[in-house]
Amino acid sequence: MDHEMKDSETTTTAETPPSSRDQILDAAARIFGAKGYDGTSVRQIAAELGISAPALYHHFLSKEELFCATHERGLRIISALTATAAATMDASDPWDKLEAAAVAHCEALLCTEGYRTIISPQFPDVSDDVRARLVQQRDSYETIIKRLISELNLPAHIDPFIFRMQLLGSLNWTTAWFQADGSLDPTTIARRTVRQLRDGIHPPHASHVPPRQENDHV
Amino acid sequence: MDHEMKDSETTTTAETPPSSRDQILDAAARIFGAKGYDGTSVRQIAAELGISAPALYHHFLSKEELFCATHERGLRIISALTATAAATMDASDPWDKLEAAAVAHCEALLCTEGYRTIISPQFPDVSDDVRARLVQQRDSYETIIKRLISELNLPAHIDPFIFRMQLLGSLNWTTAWFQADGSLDPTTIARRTVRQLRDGIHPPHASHVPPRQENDHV
Amino acid sequence: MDHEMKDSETTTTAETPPSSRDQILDAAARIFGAKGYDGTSVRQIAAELGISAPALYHHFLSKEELFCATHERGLRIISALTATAAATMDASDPWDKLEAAAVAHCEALLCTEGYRTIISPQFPDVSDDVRARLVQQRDSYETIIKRLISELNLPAHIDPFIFRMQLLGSLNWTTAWFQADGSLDPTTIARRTVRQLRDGIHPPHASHVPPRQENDHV
Amino acid sequence: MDHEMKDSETTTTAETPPSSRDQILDAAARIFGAKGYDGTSVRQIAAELGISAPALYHHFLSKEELFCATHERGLRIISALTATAAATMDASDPWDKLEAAAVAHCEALLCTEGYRTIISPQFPDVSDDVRARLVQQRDSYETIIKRLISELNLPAHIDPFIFRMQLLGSLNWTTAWFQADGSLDPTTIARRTVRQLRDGIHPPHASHVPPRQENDHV
DNA sequence: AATGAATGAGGTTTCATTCAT
DNA sequence: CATGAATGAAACCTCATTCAT
Repeated sequence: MDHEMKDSETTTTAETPPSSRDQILDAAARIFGAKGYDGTSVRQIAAELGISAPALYHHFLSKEELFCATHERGLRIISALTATAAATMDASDPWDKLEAAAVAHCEALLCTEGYRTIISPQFPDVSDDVRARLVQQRDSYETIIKRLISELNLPAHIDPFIFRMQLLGSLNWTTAWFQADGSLDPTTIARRTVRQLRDGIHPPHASHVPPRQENDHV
Repeated sequence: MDHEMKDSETTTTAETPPSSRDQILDAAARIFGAKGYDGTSVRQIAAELGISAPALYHHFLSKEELFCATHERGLRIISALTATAAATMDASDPWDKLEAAAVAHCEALLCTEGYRTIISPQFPDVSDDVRARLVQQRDSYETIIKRLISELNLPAHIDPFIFRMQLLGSLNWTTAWFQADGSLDPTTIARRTVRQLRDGIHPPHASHVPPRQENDHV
Repeated sequence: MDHEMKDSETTTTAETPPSSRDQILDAAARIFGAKGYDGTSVRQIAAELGISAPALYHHFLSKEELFCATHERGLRIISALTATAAATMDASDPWDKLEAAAVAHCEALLCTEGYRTIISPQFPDVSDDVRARLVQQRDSYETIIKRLISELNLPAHIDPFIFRMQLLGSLNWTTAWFQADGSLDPTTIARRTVRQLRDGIHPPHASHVPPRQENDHV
Repeated sequence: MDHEMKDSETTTTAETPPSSRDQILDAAARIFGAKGYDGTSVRQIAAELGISAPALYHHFLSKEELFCATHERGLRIISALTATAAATMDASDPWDKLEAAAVAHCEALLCTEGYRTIISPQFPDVSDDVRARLVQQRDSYETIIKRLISELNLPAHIDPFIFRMQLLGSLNWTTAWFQADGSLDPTTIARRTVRQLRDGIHPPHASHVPPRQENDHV
């Protein structure tokens, strides 16, 4: 179909090869994200790129490998955005840093067209080898969140693992219901999610320090 | 050929024969749940049942219809468990009722072998007709949760819709990480999820009433 | 679907068995005629009758046999109509008799809803046994036409076999283009067909005797 | 992937390679012609070609499209032969031209092994889109015949439409009874068919002009 | 690096038919 | 007689993948 729009527009400087790896991954993310691993055919991805299916095999050994690379790129992007957002809040309140990270995570999920549903509660039915790499990629990303949470110095009665799962669960599930109709933007969603986990139904404070426990219910 | 059936008959009196249809749905739930819609073949489901693939078409018009029926049954089961659990807490604190419902929801998700990942953030790529029915089924279930939440009389600064999404997101995402190794049981997960949403990092109360705040416009 | 409209309305007197053989054949003719042998499933025929597919096997050994019986009934009906029409013109001009027969044939083809495309230039891919019977049925019918033609005392330069094939070809092919919109009725079609074969582009005569040959081109 | 091709290239210069596409269409015509659309499986066609069934889908999007292309090629061949034959009789008697065209039509039908029963009184049960294209193809061919007939200047009492249908019906129905046993060759059949339509049972003339009649409004 | 052609495996679905009830 | 359930065969078609060009 559109054989002619191959190169340009992705990289910056000059002598970029025509169909770059990142372009392929972006297209793959778009379709994998929209239809899932099993619902996506390599031909669809090739068609989206305007190349033939076998051409993909010059870049990736198999569909599994392509998915793995897409997944990796997706998480790498989110990681970068999240870490950067948290770092910008440097030296401030750790809750602010977590909130900034959550906003970045949520925006990456809901705004970038492609990399949203790569994040799925269920890995596709791939070989053990590839699955292990997917798990590792996800874990690698979660380390960032884990570190931010550890800096919160959560009170002892809060299990940081469950806390992290609740945060990620709430954020990741937004892909199930988010509508880009302006009624509710990713930033608001992410902020409220973090604050809900911090304050519950208590009203937020000016200072984010939770009320001291001894006078808690006076 | 009961391609269309209404409700009831799930837990009627007692020694109903396995009804064949329910057997099929249970097997379908098991495999759809494990591999997703696109990753599941009707042959696999038939094999699980020890029948031939065309035999399935005696009971369901198509794979889509089979999935739809499975989804419906899954949500019906969860609905029944959830509603029953909440009703058992009759006349008590509405937070207790919500907690009981969450526990039931989480147990249904993580313990019943089959119906867990029918619940997915993404509907499969089915016809518009079937998709509409899936949406309706999900909405019908969420109505139960919605009602329980409305009874909480949440303070005005909490958006009940986001609150519901956070609850369901946290609970549903458990399928992504839950390991049935005894370290963390569904009941604990569900309880902590509800309490986190209620108290944040504040310590729990004997009475569930949150401490009054000067700007809490009661 | 319409399980309840089974009996009545076909036969005249009284104690007719519920689903009669002729009713089945009429339904079969309708669908075979509309979709061809291969395009018709026994279930479609059963559905048209409001019975189950296996029920058909109580009346007919196989789909082939059902088709054969339908074909036979179709030809029998046309034979009867044709012979009767010709006999009504008893003792008159043999061309009138042929014309009457052609009209009957054409009406049977184009007006009876069912038995039209049973008449096809190609027999379906059935067993040799059944095919032989189909051929025999067709031949049996054509005998009637053959006899009517032999009574014409065609001039020697006309091959009666080709003449017959032209007549039947013209008439049978009407199913390919006939539109029941009133612009052209079966009677007219049949009459003109016969007259064309008799007169060519010469104008018809008051008496049907062709012009004598010696003054033919004076 | 030339799923769409226009015209020409059928008989261009000379040593064109068999073009693969035409080879497929010839095989398809052979089998479609012998068993009908519904009676033919793509596997049979592929087997005839010595390739696998999916390989066909490299050249044609579906069985319907394959049939449509076959039908088109068949009519294109017959059109070419017919038009050529009529043109060869250039400037002569229009009846001679029609006769030449009929002979070509009949030979194409009965001699070319494949493209005979593509011509059927009944279109197969295909999608509306494809059916429309089949109708258009047939109409396109009939235009040639229509033009030849209009040049006959038929007397007013002959309806040229019915005349055309009778001619085509007679010729096309030959596939139902023709036996290649030498007793009757396509040329003879076609010639007699045209002459019968012209002269009826009158003897043929040296000049083809019919005897003038008093009410023949010339 | 890229493609057109091809393929084996397997997808969903329909078919004619059988059989216990 | 009639049916619901079942089945083996086969239908059309898509898939990921390979390979000569």
